[in-house]
Amino acid sequence: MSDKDKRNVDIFAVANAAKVSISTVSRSFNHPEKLKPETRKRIDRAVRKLGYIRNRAAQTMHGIRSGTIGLIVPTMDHAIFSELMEAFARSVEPHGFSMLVASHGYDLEKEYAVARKFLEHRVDGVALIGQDHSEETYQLLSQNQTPAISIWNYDKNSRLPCVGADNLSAGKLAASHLVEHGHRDIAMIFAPRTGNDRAKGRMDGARQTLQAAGISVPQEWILQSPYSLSAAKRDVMALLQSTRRPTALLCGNDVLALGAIYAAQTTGLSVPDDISVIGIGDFKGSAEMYPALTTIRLPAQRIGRIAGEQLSDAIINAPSEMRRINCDIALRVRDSCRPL
Amino acid sequence: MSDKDKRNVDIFAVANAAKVSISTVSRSFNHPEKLKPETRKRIDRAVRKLGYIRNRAAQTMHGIRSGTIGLIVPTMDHAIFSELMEAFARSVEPHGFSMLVASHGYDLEKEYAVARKFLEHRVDGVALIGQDHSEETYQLLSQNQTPAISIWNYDKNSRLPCVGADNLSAGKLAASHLVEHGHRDIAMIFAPRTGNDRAKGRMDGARQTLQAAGISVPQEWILQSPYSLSAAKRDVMALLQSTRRPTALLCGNDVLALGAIYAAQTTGLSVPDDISVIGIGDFKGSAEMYPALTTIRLPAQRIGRIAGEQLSDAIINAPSEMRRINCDIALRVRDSCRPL
DNA sequence: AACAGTAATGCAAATGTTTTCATAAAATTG
DNA sequence: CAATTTTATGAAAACATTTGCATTACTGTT
Repeated sequence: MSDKDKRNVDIFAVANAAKVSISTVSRSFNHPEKLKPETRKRIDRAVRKLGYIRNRAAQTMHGIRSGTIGLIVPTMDHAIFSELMEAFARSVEPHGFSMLVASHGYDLEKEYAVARKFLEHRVDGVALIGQDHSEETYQLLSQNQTPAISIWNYDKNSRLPCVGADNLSAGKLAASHLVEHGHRDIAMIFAPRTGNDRAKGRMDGARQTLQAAGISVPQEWILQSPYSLSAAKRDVMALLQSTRRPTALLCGNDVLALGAIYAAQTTGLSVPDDISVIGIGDFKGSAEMYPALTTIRLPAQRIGRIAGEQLSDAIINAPSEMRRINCDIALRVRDSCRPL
Repeated sequence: MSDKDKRNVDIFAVANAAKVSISTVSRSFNHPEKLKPETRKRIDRAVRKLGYIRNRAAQTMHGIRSGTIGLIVPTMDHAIFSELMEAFARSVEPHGFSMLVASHGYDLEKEYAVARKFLEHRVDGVALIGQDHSEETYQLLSQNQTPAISIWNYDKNSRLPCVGADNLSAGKLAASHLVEHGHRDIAMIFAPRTGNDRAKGRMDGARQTLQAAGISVPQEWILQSPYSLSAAKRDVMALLQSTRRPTALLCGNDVLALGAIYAAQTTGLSVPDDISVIGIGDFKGSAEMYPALTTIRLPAQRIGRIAGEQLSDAIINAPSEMRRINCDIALRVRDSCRPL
């Protein structure tokens, strides 16, 4: 016990205590089968007695992997990326990776800075959200030959391997559900689209479908709200109080949809009787809320898991060919939309 | 450009390119004022030309800090810790720390394993949630003299410095609000309390207050639901469909409260007319929902920020005396509870 | 009993930095 | 302008590991 308190318990201390050389101690961790069982036991005891913990930094210096993967998200604040993060972490962890996380608040300069810092830590791989990144960031990753992956969006022309869903289709799917239900007075609310190709793709998809159906959305029915329940609620309430009211509201994501529903309820309107609301995402809780939210399911957990596996694989087994994985999305018809 | 592609751009490569020694290159990063401006410029150019990125692992080997802080949470899946994580990250980042994150799923053995792994990475500090940790974990941290902090709970007897709120008081506050409103038929729903002193403290507090008011809660009105909206909704629906129905429901956290409200609405009951619901936490969105949730505010952002600052400080300036910071909680009266 | 073959261990170099100390160059002083 | 101080740079040691190669200690064979 008293031994354990010492600072700087290094491989030498262990070697001394076990009366072997440091090489042998090192081997006991990395190639235990090469040791005489008795020696191994002796080292084990010393390790435990001294409370020795290997120094990954020293290992990293030998070109050995650092055992870290960097995940850079726009924000951790909201429900959006939580599921993804958890699934991603769970999926890289069995391969021995710890996860460095940082958020950039939708600021691509900041994203670059974070990526750089992660590279200083010699992360074995980097995962980014979406395809909107600064040229600098892309170059940084390719020059350093750091395995990287883009999560959340599928894009057949992505510069990085990607695992995600097709946001354009998601937008289309949402829009066509409303159109099929006979809605023609449709308002839309989306997150800001700068540096956010998810929002952009969804909006484009929705617009294309509406246009194809001969529906035009007046400018004042296209809301852009920051990613927050309160902002969404505020903005939708303003919309609902204006003279002409849409029969349906297409929301760029479930958080915005939630805000919209709360806005409607607060205004005394019934969803879906007075207004239909459709979301995109199918976040945790969307199915349970009242009314249960009709939305487009993006399989966050699946995306996170597969992304983690792909990146781990790219790190461990040399960089194979570049893969782009499109995860299926699906309309989840629930109770927040009704036919006209 | 072609130079940049080379692997292994190290300090030697830069030194060569700039025609100086590696010491000078090193100094240009760590003590730039000691260089002749002209030399510094030359090195700068070389760094840029080669795309050199410093190797933090090598620095760490000099006893220089690794520049990482480990944050270990029970889960990242839910809204609970998202705000905390983001605030914590934002707060340690300006001090130059990157954040390693892992979740343990309320399994304290796993927590220990994660802490160990973080120590292999030579994190400069560790942040844990709450005070329930295995003896092993506590010993590990103290033996390694790793600055550590416990977040989320305030406990005047905590083994680690802590920044958080007093869950016992939170439970009491919630209970007395109901009592003051004349409720006597009160049901409670809490998350599992093993390895989760937050839930335990809140429940104890609530019970004490109810007992003091001469209210006894029948066993079948004490629900224990896993931390999920869907489970909470399911369990509360079962409760509401039983013969005798409580007039109020005290929920261990806002997610459970959300589930409870959805359950009530789905069952056709009105909140608060038919049943009052109070939460604990005041998560993002609780104020905006319909009906706006009456709850006990725990200042997650504030806690995260202060915790980050405290830990950074403990790392940078030698370990000062141990501080325990109690962040104020407050009843937020909104629309989900009504007087009887 | 000598020999080869293998198993177990140790020695020392290498990894990419920082830093102390030494030295060279430049600036200041009388 | 020589002596002294200051400034700028370099050489080498240190940090905690891993690993290739060398060495020693066993096993079994004839």
